[in-house]
Amino acid sequence: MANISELIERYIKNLLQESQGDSVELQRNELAAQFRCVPSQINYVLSTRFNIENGFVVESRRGGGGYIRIVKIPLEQQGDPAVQIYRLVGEEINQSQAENIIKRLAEEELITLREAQIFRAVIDRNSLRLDLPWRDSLRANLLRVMLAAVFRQS
Amino acid sequence: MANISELIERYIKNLLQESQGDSVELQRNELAAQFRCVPSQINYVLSTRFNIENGFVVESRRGGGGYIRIVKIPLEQQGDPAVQIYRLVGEEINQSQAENIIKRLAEEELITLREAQIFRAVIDRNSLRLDLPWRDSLRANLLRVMLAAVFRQS
DNA sequence: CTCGCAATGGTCAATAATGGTCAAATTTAT
DNA sequence: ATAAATTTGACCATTATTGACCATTGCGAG
Repeated sequence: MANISELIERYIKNLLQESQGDSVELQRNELAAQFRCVPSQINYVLSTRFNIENGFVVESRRGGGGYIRIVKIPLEQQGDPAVQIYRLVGEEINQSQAENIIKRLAEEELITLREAQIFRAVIDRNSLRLDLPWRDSLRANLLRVMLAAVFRQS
Repeated sequence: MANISELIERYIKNLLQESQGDSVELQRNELAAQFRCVPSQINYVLSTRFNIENGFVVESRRGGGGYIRIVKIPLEQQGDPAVQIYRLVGEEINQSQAENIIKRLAEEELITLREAQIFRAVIDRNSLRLDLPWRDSLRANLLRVMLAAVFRQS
C-alpha cells in the first residue's frame, strides 16, 4: 500500500476536508509532478475513487488556465429513496421501466412536473434514435446522469 | 485562474452590469493595454464569450474614433423564446455550443438551476457515448426535445 | 476635392498550455 | 495461476496566447 493512487486519493480527500466548501480545484500536471507520476494517473485516481458511485463529480477544463474540480455530493442516507432508485436503473432499461421510475419520482415529489417531462422526453425511444440493445443502454445511462444531476443539489 | 481571457470576460460583464442599459462601448487597444495582452485576444474573448449563443451581439467600427460595442440581447425581446432557441440548436450541435445555450436559458430564468443541471448532464459527451458526427446530431435532438418539454407547458 | 497617412479594429494560423483516452506492461490480491 | 488493480506512455482534444498581415475610417495637406 505504498500505492501512489491511494496517496493521491488521500491527499485530495484531505484537501476537501480542509476547504470549507465541498469542492476543490487542482491542476493535473501540477499534482502529477508533486507525486512524480504520469498525468494520466490522476485520471485513473479520479475515475476509480472520485466517480459518481462514490459520491463525487469531476468537472474539468483543458487549455490555458485549465483545471480539475472535484465536487463532493452530499451523500444522503442509505435509505434515501433517491439512491435506491438510482441503483434501480442498472446498465440497461427499456422505455416502460424508465417511465415507471419517473412516475414514482414525481409521485414522491423528488422531481417536479417539469423535470418529469424533461426526463420523459429524453428517455423516449423516438428521441434516442438508436437500435436495441444500444438504445436501452444509452437510456439507462442518460437516466442515471439525470438522476445524479438532480440529487446533486440538496 | 491565470487565465487572462476570463479576467477580460468578467471585466466586460462588470461594465455591463454597472451601465444601467444593456450595452457597453470600449476600445480594443485600450482594453488590451489595460490587460497587457495583444489586441487580438480581445477578439478571442468576444468570439468565445460574447457570441450569439451567449446572447450578445458585437458591433464595431475601425479607424479613428473606432470602438467596439457589446450589446446584450434579452431573449424575451423578439417573439417566442422557445422558437428562437430551437433555431439556435439546429440539426447538430457540439457540447460547448449547447452549454452556452443552457447557460443562457438559466440566466434568463427560463429554466431552473436544477433543470439546467439536467440539461448539462444529458448533453455531455460522456453521457452520449457515440462517435461524431452522430453524437452532435443526437445531442441536438435531445436538446430540442428537452426544450419542447419545458416550453410546452408555459 | 483627393490623396495619403495615422488610428483603429479584424483574421488567421502557429504555438503554448492544459486536460483526456486507451491499451500495454507491471504489480498485487485471491 | 488468474484476475484485478495500478502504472506508464503514446497519441488526442480543447482552450488560450501571440503575432504577422489585412481592412476601414477620419483628417489634413496640397
